[in-house]
Amino acid sequence: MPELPEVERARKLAERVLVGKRIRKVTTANDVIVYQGVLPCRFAMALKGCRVEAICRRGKYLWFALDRRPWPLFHFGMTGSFQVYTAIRDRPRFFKVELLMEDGTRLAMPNVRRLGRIGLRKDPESQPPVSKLGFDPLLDMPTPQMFAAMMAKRKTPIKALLLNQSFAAGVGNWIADEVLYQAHIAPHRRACDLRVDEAKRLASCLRRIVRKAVAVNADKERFPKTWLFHDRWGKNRNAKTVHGEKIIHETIAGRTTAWVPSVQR
DNA sequence: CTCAGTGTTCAGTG
DNA sequence: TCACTGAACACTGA
Repeated sequence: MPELPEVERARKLAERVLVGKRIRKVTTANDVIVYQGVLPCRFAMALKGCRVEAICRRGKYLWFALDRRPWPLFHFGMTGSFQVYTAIRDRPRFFKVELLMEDGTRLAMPNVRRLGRIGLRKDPESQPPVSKLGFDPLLDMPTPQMFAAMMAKRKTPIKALLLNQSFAAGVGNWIADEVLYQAHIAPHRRACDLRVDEAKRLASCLRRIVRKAVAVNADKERFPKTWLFHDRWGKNRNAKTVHGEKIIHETIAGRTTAWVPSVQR
């Protein structure tokens, strides 16, 4: 579930069902991997009885502003999400936490592969890991000129830089590939080797793609038909094409990268 | 049975 | 110290 648009969708869901209400009960799974630096029972104690005032997001991190500190901080890893329901029998498998609100609404975070993280912070925004994040393309997007200046200082492949959360918070594998495809830039090129016009084009593609994905609430069916996204995976990978151009798959920056050599230079 | 995957961290290197 | 790389983490489904 988890790149910026999917996390923003979860933020809006939580905002709709939690804000203005008190947490009546907290149920936790006994998972020492997902709970970081806090025992599940301590986490539950911190939240119980609090009123939720706001749901905040930066990059792929989410946290709740409560009427008492510390506040809960969430990261979905590769498989986390928020789910809302009222009947306890609808509680998802592999849930790590479930909040029961005073009006009977329940919100749970399931996390099958346990790469997600749940913690407590006095002030999440000013403490790691949130404080170490780079710009968020939805909240903080630098101007194309500033973006080009940032590129000029980095020697790493552009794909690796886009995935670096201390550079661009919230960008994950599919967004990075989509942005490079639409900007016509090959993923292995070093960031500092991009021309200024290329760097500016990359900035505007990043901004546009993230805003569009958020505008359709991260619903893949509603992504524009022209996006690489729809063709990048699939069973017969080797035979995949976009608009008749061949897609290839290779490992760059430790991640499988789908790109189109005839379009990206 | 093997391996990749919408991710992050950290040890090791230069 | 900084920038960067690659392995480790966990576990399901193809």
